[in-house]
Amino acid sequence: MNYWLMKSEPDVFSIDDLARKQISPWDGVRNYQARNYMRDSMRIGDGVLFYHSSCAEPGVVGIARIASAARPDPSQFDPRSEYHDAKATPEQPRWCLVDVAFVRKLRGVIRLERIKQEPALARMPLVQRGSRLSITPVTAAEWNHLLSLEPSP
DNA sequence: GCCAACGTTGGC
DNA sequence: GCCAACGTTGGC
Repeated sequence: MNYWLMKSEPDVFSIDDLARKQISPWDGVRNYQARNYMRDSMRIGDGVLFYHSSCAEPGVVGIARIASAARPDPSQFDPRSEYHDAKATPEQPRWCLVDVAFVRKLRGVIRLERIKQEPALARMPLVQRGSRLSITPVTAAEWNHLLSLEPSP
């Protein structure tokens, strides 16, 4: 089983939105490396750290799991979508998505600021200079360490 | 709003 | 294939 960190702007799609829907397609990924992770490496059941970006309190806010294999992202074919890609066709799709299922919210935000203080997490792409990738792999050790930072109930 | 870093595009 | 210009990301 693999682990992932997936970024979302809470104004667009938050952990509460996922909690409400329980399962949701993770659409709009338009970066080849992120796409390749979804297409080539994700498996149903993989763990996901749900990260809020571009907001007042950037950080990990919840846990989800991968709930489907990759399939074409329909928004690439829709001219009215902000994710439309004129070079993609149903015969030759360029972008894919996976379904993500809600597991739980954390008891508090594990803030980026906090994550940066942890030597054990220093190799996460998240804390590396200039890294902007919205989907990144997480090691089992990083997963466990990060979740150990969750406040006690 | 600023800006550093990175990815993509397209002319040559 | 190079690389300048441009667009995007995302923390601050």
